[in-house]
This record gives sequence, structure tokens and C-alpha cells, in this order.
Amino acid sequence: MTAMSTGEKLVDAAAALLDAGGDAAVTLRAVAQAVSVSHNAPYRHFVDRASLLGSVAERDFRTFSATFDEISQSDRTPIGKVKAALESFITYGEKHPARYRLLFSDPDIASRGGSLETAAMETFAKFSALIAGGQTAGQLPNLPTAALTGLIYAAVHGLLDLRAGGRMRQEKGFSNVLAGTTLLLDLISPR
Amino acid sequence: MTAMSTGEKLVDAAAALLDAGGDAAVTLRAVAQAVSVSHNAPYRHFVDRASLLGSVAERDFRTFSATFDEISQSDRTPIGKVKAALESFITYGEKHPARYRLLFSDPDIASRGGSLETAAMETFAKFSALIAGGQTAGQLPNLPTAALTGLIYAAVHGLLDLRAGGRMRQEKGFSNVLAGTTLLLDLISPR
DNA sequence: ACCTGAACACCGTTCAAGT
DNA sequence: ACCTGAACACCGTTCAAGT
Repeated sequence: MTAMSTGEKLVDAAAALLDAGGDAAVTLRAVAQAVSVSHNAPYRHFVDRASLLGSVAERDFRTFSATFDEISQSDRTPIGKVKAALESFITYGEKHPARYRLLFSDPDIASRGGSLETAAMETFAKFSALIAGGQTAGQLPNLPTAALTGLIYAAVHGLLDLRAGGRMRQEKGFSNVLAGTTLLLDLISPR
Repeated sequence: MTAMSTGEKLVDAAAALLDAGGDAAVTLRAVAQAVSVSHNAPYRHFVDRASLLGSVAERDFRTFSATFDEISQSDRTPIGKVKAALESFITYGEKHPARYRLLFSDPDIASRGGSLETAAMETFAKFSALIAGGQTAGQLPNLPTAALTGLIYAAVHGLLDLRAGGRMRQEKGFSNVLAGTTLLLDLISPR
């Protein structure tokens, strides 16, 4: 077990605080206290709060990329791979709503560029490749892959965001995201 | 022209600040200053900051309800009414992204209950009625209306939220929300 | 190179008064 | 009924030192 650097510990603590109390709970003071350093020690590792959160996001994007790689190399059917990817996405969104929003909704995170943007684009590209596989197998409609990927991604994101925002109760059609996603895939799959 | 009450002026100012600088720009001090009252005068009209934002949201939900009423009574085709409603939704989301997120993403707003929740449910019900009309006319798939409404609503919300979050660039499939919405309706419409 | 304590400006909220 | 000024606790950030 290699010793975690202070920087890694801070990222860990920030992620845990996001899970426990949402964005507002991630104060630099609370993060520092969780790691037992002074309230401004984080500035020796991150230029500001947004940068710390950016590191949390980047780490999770890399985890997604690794998961999509595993799915890609599994022995599932093409459409089964798409569904597995969506399920990992949904599980993450339901288990870590605040982190989900950090990665996929927060405007400050999207505009940071650099290695974070690279990691985010890589995740998206791997998902898009799975969609393309489903199209080649004739299990998804024959549209430009980018448009189809964007639409599926947006729909699932919408379901997850409505859930994270507490607005799922009203959409009485389905009380969980997976049901909505399944319905979408059924509706658009070639008949 | 009836004089606006201080409370109404505060709601106006908060909405303008949301448009101008996003959620973080809506400090009670800035709102108060815009109305030329002291920094804690808002507390004579709203119990706290969240309550003020709740009033902004409620007002916009009522505007949506009125718009959907107009659309319902227009001489458009059933599917034309659905598209008109979606367009009004999209226009609002693109013109007022911070207010859009307040109404449709913010967890604090969703859990406030009371007249705000009533207004939000009314808006949703009116939209759902337009969807039902499209189904009766055979221009939308024959599913439980609630499920179909939820799915269309979630997909458009996803597109708008990705745009508001600065993540539309990556979804190269369509650079605007209307194109994505149109694609969805094409894909799911009965063939 | 990494950390600490003091300090600053800003914010939501409360309180004691004022008209 | 509505408003004001002072005050409090909290937060992000900066700075001058310390090892």
C-alpha cells in the first residue's frame, strides 16, 4: 500500500464530501479538516476550489473510460454493450448525484479545458464507439453516429438530472431512470 | 400602470441578476441594491434567499402555463401544438439558462412544495395534455401518456441542460437543441 | 517543497431600533 | 407594516512566516 499524497487525499475528501452533502458541503475548510491539514493547505496543491473539483471530475472520467474499455472487450452483444455502458452511467448518477452533476452539468467544470477536457472527450468517444457497434449490428437506427450518440446521451442525462433534481416524482411514467432508458431504446430501435 | 410592490421589484431584480450573472450573482445584497433598499430589506418580503428564488421560479412556471394554454387554443395540428410547446421551452432555456436550471434542475426549488409545486405540476399537466392530443391524432406513439410525456420532457431537458452546462460542443451530432428535439420526434413517431 | 496562522473581502442571516 | 445599521458566523483567498 503506497502512501497517498496529500493532493490525492484532498481529492478523495472532496469526493466524499460531495457524496455526503452536495456541492455546498465541499468547503476548502472541510476538505482540509478531513485530511488534517490547515484550512489553506489545499492551496499548495490546487490553485483554487474549482481546480480541486476539476481533479475530482477528471478522476471519475478516467474511471468511466476504463469501465467502457472493459465493456468493449467483454463478450456481450453490441446492443448489450450499449446497455451495459448506460447502466454504469445510471448507477453512477444515482449513487453519486452531486459528482454526476459536477461531471456532466457544472458549467465551471466544462470550461476548464486541459487534461480534464481531454479525459471527458475520451469518455465520450468510447461511449460513441459502443453506439457505432450497435449500429453496425443493425440494432440501432442508421443515423450519423454522432447525432445518435448525442441524442441517447442527452435523453439519459435528462432522466438522471431530473432525478438528481428531485423532479422524477412528477414524471409518473417511470419512477426510475433505467425504465425510461429502456423505453427510449425500444422506441428508436429498428423495427 | 400600477406601482410595483417592493416584493415584486425584488423578484424582478433577482430574475435579471440570474440572467446577467447566473446563480452566484444573485446575492441578497445585489438584489437589494438593484431595488435601492438596504441589504436586509428582502427579509421583510421573503423568509430567506431560497424563498426569493422560489418566487422567481413560480412566476415563470405560471408564464409557461399561460403559454401552453394559448398553444392549446390555437389552430395548430396536434403535433404542431406539441412542437410549439417544445419550442417555447427551448427558447426559454436558451435565453435564460440560469432561470431554466432554477425551474427544472435545482434541488432546493423542487423540495419547496406549496404554491410553487402546484404551479410546476400545472405546467407539466398542460404539457402532458398536448402530448395526449398528439397521441389521439396518431402522430405520437401509443404508450401510456405519462411515460411518453416523461421521456420527451427528459430528452429535451437533457439537451437543454447539456447546452446550459457548456457540453453541447462535444455532441457534434447537433449544435442546437431544436435539431436534437426534431430528431427525437422523427425517431419515435409512428411509421 | 510544503505547511501554518492571521487577515481581508464577501455573504446569508439575525437583532435591536426606528417610521 | 416596512425599513435600517450593526453584528455574527462562515467562506474563498492572500500573505508573511516558518520547517
